Amino acid sequence: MAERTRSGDTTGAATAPDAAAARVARPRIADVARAAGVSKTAVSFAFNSPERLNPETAERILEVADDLGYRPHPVARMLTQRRTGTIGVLTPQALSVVFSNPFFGAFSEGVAAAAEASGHALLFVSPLHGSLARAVGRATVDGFVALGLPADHPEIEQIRRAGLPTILVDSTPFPAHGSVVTDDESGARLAAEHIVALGHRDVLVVGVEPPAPMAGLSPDGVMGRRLSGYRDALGRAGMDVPDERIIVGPATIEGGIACMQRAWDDGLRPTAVLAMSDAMAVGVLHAAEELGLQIPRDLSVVGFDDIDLARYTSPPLTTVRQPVRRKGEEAVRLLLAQLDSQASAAPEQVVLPTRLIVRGTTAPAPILREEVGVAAS
Amino acid sequence: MAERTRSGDTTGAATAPDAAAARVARPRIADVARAAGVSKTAVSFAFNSPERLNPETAERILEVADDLGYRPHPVARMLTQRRTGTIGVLTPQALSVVFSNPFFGAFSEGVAAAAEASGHALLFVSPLHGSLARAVGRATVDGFVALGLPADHPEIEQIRRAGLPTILVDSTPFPAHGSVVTDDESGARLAAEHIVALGHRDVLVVGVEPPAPMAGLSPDGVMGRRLSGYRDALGRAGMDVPDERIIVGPATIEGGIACMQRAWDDGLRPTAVLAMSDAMAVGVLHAAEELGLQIPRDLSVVGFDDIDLARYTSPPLTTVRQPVRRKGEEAVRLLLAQLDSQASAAPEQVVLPTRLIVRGTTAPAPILREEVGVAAS
DNA sequence: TACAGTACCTAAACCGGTTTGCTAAACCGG
DNA sequence: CCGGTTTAGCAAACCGGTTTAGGTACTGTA
Repeated sequence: MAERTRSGDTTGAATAPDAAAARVARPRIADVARAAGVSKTAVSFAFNSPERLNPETAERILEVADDLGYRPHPVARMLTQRRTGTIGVLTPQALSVVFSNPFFGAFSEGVAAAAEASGHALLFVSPLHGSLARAVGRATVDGFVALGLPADHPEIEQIRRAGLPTILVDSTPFPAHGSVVTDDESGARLAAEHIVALGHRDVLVVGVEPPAPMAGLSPDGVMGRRLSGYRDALGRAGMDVPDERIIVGPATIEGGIACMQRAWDDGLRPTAVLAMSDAMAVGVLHAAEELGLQIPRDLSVVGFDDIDLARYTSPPLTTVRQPVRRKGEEAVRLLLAQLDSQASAAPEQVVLPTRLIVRGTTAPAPILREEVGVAAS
Repeated sequence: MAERTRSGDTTGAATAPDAAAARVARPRIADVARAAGVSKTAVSFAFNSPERLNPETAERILEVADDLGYRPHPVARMLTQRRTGTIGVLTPQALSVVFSNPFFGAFSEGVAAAAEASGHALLFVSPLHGSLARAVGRATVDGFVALGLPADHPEIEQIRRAGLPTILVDSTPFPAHGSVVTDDESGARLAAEHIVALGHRDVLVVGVEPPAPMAGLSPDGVMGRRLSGYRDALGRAGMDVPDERIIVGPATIEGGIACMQRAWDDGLRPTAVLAMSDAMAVGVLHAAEELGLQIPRDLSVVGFDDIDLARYTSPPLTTVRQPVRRKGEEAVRLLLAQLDSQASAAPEQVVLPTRLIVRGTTAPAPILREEVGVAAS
């Protein structure tokens, strides 16, 4: 066997400057085999199926390996085993913006919990030099959980061709893939009905602006579905939602502040705000306070998501709860199911429920209050 | 050359049920070579160094490749190129708990921004079946950014032996590795001095509890350094901090609430709280309100970190700012530097400054106020 | 004594690419 | 028409493991 050898001069005589230097060549399986006087196969067995070796031999090999500081090269292992042991999380926006969204943190918690339980690592993949497809091509994963990837994303076809199992979260369900979505329309309807029931007639919608390349609220996306829910409930109460009463911004506290200020500057004086994200709702709360409005007396606010923070604003935020953490868990569950039953067992489509959580940021509309004679604090 | 062939029966006649099924074997470089009538080398060149080929040939090869839906296998590529194009983020705790800490979100933002700028993907690595070393062994990365890894972590030696460049963040600087830390002691001192200057004599310290396996506040860690800072400043004002005035819990809002309640139940009635994390400080704020305390009249609270949320609590949180986002960026910067100057260019040690941000949660101590005759709201 | 079984270990093929060293043909000035 | 350069492309080695298909030697049995 023509095993190639290394530069033989690892013979002491520290040529190295001093500290950390002299990065010693990583020992390969062949080095261990030679040192232990066995074949590469035996070394491999010692690590992966020791029962195939004489216990003493296995023991000895492992000792030699440890002495040499040998660790099987993970990439080589991936190559032969045809699995990477990692799950990819795909985001259409830069990670640096995604991580600033508390919703994503909660979602990641769920993904991480499920991934850790099954021994998978997590690779976060975002557009590389602007191209998601390119990044996907480089990703060494067994499958993807794609968050908020619009079905009409220009690169989705290329991604599909990568041939990796993919679970779509928060996008238009596509029959060939498993998917997890929230029943956004119903949730939004709940929020709007609540506002209607409180007598509000003048409502502002604060939405999440989609990733840069696209303009407007895609009617298919999450935000589109929420908007339909709002419109449906408001419409039945005789209100429509013209475009100028819809303001969008980034899904952050700052984004919410900006939206509220913009609306005010535009001369809008709503008595209620329907926000499509809790982070933005929190921003609206603050902007409103700055404007001298008292909440909920002068302005009612309903969020969406029910992130941790929602319980701790003052007053605590009325919002639509969706099980964000569970969403992440379900997505990974579907993916894993698809992975080990490699057959195409009709990908599952999961729809998660929503619930209205009434806390302290909603109250009867001002005029109504006067009519009914509710005392101002 | 004896190129092996595949099961030849890809000859139409859809044996496959119907949809997604019939997972077609992923085309390999040899398939493209055969279809284009060239060698594997030529195909590789077409993708990686087209200038070595006749432009027309390169073009033709790429077309054939596209027809076949060929994409170079990322793992195989990693193996030969000896680089993975991904950076590992090491956390000593489960990701599902780490992601619930807002501090981590901000840190990740920084890491992600720097990683994306250099075209690297991000692999999050947490203990696998309880063992960080095992997880590290499986990780296919070019280097690690290790967050809060205690220098006396039982597995750190094994991790070191993995031989991958590692930047230590928020742990005891270790000469062989680059590191990024905050000047925690000074920061804590600022917080405590502020409290002392306001006349408080009765102070409670709320700390972050370390990962499960360890008990008590390791004196080396971040929390140990902050504690020294507090003690130093308080000590000079004649106060010591006995252990029963230090309460620890998880670095979350809930953790802060629990700590404050526990302290209260223990009969403690501090006039000021020094919290080692903003999330916990927010929790303290809420627990205090529940207890009927008015902030800052009855209780002053100082946080640490200055997360986004700190500006938006009511009242806004007085806290010690550390540049968390930048911390992530610096860590990646150091790592990249170490990666491409593979020589051991004396690993850099970065210390980031802190700053006291006085907002609305601190005020003169109650007694002092009465003396000076400040009106109660 | 011969034959099947078993326990232990190995050589060689393989995973799917990249890179090195080389050849053959085309080009080039003299 | 010649030696010297380019240009275009190929075969084989290589990255570092795992896995398949045996091969010995020893044991037990007819």
